[in-house]
Amino acid sequence: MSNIYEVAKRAGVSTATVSRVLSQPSVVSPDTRLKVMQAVELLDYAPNSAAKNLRTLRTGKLLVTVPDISNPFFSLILQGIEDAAQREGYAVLLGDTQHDEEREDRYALMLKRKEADGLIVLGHRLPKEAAALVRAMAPRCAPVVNGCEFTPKLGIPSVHIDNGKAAAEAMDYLYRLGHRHIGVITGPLVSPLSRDRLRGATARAKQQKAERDFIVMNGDFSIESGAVGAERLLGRKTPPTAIFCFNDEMAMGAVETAKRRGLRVPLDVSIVGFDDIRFARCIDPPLTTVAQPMRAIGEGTVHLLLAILASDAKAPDSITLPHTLTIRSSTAPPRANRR
Amino acid sequence: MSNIYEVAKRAGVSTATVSRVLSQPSVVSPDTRLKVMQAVELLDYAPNSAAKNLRTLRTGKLLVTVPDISNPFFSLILQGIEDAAQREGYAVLLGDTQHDEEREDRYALMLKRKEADGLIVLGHRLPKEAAALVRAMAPRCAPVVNGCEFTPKLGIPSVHIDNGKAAAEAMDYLYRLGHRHIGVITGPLVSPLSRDRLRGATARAKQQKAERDFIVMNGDFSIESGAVGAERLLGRKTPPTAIFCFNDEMAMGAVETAKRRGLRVPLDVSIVGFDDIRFARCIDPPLTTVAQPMRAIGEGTVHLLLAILASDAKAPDSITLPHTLTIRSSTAPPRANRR
DNA sequence: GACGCTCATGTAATCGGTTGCAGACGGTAA
DNA sequence: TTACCGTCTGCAACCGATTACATGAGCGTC
Repeated sequence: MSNIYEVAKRAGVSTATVSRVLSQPSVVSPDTRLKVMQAVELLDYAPNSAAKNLRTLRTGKLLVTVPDISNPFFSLILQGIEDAAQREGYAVLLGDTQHDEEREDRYALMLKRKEADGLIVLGHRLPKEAAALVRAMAPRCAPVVNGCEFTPKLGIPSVHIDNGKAAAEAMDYLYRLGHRHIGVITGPLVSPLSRDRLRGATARAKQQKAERDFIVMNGDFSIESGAVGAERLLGRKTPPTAIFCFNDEMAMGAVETAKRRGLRVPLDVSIVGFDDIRFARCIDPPLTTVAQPMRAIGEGTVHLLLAILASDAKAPDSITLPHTLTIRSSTAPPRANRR
Repeated sequence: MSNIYEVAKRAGVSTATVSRVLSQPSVVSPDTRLKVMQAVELLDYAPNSAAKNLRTLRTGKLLVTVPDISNPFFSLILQGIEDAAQREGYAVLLGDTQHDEEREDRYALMLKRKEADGLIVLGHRLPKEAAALVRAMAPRCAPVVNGCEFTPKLGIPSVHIDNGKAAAEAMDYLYRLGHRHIGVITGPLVSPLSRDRLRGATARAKQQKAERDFIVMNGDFSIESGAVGAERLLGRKTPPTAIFCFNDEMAMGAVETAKRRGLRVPLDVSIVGFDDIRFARCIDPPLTTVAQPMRAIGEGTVHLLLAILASDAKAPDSITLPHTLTIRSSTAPPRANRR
């Protein structure tokens, strides 16, 4: 493939002119521009990006680390990121960390090697190198943002919903339906997102003076852990009449378990999910769930990051996006309350 | 951030030595190595990748274009790709094309600009620039491979299942159950993958002398198009007793429609999907489907691509991976055959 | 006709590594 | 002593663009 020298020679100009034609055409006279463009087409030239990156010290890439792309929740956020990034002229470097700290660290190293201009972290941990960068740049703002997980502790801005409030609303809804015995199946409690939801849910149970009828199981966001959690809950002496799962996949597992035990959903047990992934409405019964604006979260992280890259002044504020309790058919009043 | 000169100065050696310590430590004497490593740590040095890429004319990146990452089928393949790539020391540049030809072209340009060492295309089209590259390099092999879609026409190797055979097996299974009226809902027929499946299915219908009872609807792989297709099929004078959808999402839509029309699955109508995405077993009834080894397909494309990059000799052969008809509960003999 | 201004273009330094080649050095064999 | 060899290190060219600065042409004005 040809380089800028060959183009310059062919067009009878200097490399500087070729470069200008391609990046700021307006400063070049129309006929020179034409000559250069013809040479570019003839030689099928495209500027080498490594050279450009080296000279400009910018890459036009954003590094995104995702705990698990095969999870539809994350893949939608990623789609939002990709879309916003490419609209803004950036490309996405993808890192699937599989929840592995070592992989997270490895990807963060890429930032240090300047393989990307910024980092979007979708997990709850800030990799070592990224944390070091944040510290090193303080008080200026490092090009690192978070999606979904809001923790002031990390010291980086984030785009998220109000998880505590959302969980509280889901609980309110169940209490309004007349439920009193409610089980929740949480996500891993290392993640602030899960802790916030648990806090919100617990607060409502307390407010209802129903702490003793409020049972917490630990899940890991997988279908299986939802099934297992539901098994434990429904196997109790006085099983809950409603189960609130901290994501839709666990809710699917819970529905499966309920059915296997011969219970009807929602007649015998109500089930609420979280996220509103694409398949939430495809299961039977369609799942009542807390909808999150996944794509908007993704887009938001990109805009946040670009704001940092543009201003390099103080850190922009975190963004809280709205959630929606989406009521479908997996919830109903408990049997005792039904005539 | 420090560069190689500062490290060299600090360690009292030349930049060449620093470079060697980092990339081929064995040629450097142990004590020099130690001095350099100490300087590296002290200065928190990491080599700038743009400079390295420029000099070596390699990027260590693979560009992957996906029609739609939020689709669980593709996101699993992508996970396979990401995993294999990072094991081999490569990073993944992600392009979500949203089935848009213009976006595909835009991403292919990145290959020309040398932003990546190779391209993995998961869609059915070969973008203009990629096709040009393939032509330009002929008869040597261009670093471009395909996943899922096998077409000798593209002139690039691919990793895929035998779609014709897989569809034929699904049809065989339905015929064995006693079905005779069978409807299929295809994917977009611009894609060879859909055409292969349709060809395989049609061949079996002919073999059974049941062409006249074999009805083809066109879908686009979305839940909605599955619902619409099923609506049309089930609304016919003599509706099919089984529906074979060319992916699981359309099958979910079909199940939804069947239920809405008061039909029981599989008692009144059998439904078969394709892919075996994670949620296929979560719907009610759990879906009978043709399972594809998504992760292995992804990993396969990476190995194919790396083989091309390593040898730059002749093109490696395409790879056909095994599929499995996974029988769950959405299929049963037709009512007439049941006693 | 000299001066100053604008506009277009060229010159050359620069970004930060890698690597072929050569030289220094110490040891061994002739 | 000299020749030779192997090991380690340094020199400097090179990868391919961008861009600050210099240059010069063309034009208007006093």
